[in-house]
Amino acid sequence: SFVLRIEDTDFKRSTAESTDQILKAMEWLGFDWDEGPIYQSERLDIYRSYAQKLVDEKKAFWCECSPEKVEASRQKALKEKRNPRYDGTCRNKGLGPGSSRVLRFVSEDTGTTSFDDIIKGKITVNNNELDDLVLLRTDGMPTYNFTVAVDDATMGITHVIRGDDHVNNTPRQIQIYEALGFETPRFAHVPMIMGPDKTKLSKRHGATSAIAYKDMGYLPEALMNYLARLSWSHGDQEIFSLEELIKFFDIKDVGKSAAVFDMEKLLWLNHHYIMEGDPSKIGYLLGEAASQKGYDIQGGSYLKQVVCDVRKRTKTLEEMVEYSGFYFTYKEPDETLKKKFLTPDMEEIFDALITQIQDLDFSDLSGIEDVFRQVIEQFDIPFKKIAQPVRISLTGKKASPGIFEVVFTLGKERVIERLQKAIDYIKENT
RNA sequence: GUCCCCAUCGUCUAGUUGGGCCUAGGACACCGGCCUUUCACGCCGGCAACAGGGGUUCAAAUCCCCUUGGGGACGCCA
Repeated sequence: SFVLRIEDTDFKRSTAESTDQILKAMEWLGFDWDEGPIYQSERLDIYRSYAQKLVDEKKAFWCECSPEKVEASRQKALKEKRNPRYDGTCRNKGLGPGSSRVLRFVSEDTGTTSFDDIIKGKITVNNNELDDLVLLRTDGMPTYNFTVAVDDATMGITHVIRGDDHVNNTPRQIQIYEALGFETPRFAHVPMIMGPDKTKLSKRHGATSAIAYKDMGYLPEALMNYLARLSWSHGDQEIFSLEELIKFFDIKDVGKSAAVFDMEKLLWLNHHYIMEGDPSKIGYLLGEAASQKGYDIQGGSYLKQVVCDVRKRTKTLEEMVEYSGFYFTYKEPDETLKKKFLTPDMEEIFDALITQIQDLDFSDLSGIEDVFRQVIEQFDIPFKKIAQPVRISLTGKKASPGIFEVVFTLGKERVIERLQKAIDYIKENT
């Protein structure tokens, strides 16, 4: 059972937009949850009652130390090369609740806390490393380490799988589980994903939310496949469908070390899925992306044909939009290209092409190939001689899909129109 | 600084549990060639790693220790 829980106990960070982004990303990646979303901000009474229980059992205490004071002692400890932790000033003051007071957990002073991580193996820390963490803030809102322990226990969570950066939270949470009399779940800490500079992936490495990849023209199956293969593998297999991922994935096969995010490999996978995907479906996505860029998009079957023409050459939908623009809007070639390829001798050749194309039935590629063959025979020139001038005239670029495909997809009307424009240019410049 | 964790090609990784089959395999990227109407795709080939040092053993990428390097955490963030 898949329960989606939104951990939004920090008013400063949790906004409608931030949770919306999570929901959108889940949807895009194809995740579908059975329960929820459950918002922690709507369960405050539950956390407060458990907090009260801890107070009653003397496992938590109210603290009046100001944030400034706590921060100062932290800095001092750091300077003296000690582990910075709360000094326990208010632990035995027997304070009650108050407006600028926080509730702190009485952590163990001696002994060790350890757990058997499914990925990392046994992890042990000395309890004197752990300080009396804040359970309730001055505004009464509970903190993460507290809420997850309460929720995981009361919601019947058996396995906690999360990022490596949480390993040091785990002993604290275990102490909370124990203080509350809960059974502790199993933990699995998956390695981090790092940026090219080998530090934790963050905003400065570029895109961080899944939606950002959508916007850059990646397919969800590509992102999913890529991410799954970080710190995990199934022999030498690189390509996994969602079904295979579900079938083959085992948390026990996850490696222990962090992985560096490699955009090149993601790109390769994305290209793979663009090639494998149903052209109509990719065409639909291309249409969406192209409209966003201001192109006037016509029907689906045209988009499908465009996709078939260009997909070998583009690795993202964004690139595809950029590359296939000429299919939608005529783009004039650069002056230098026109000078080089639209030479006076092309005029009669283009004329001949137009004449032949006019009578051609655009049912398949071979008819178009025949037209070009006839024209090069008629003028006794190599195909090479006309390929580039035609390409320039039709696409405005020196690189494009094969000439025959371009002519076929563009259709009779556009081809003649564009060739005519080329002829006009030649006439004007002769 | 303190604590925790990690360590195979530039990158993702196989191999490590139960040492020999590893003159270390695959993939991305890169380089070269072929194909070719451009650009690609495709195909063929190449470069490239067990961090270092000690042990244990007939035998170590695989087990143990140390060193070094890297990461993470140290919040009234999650």
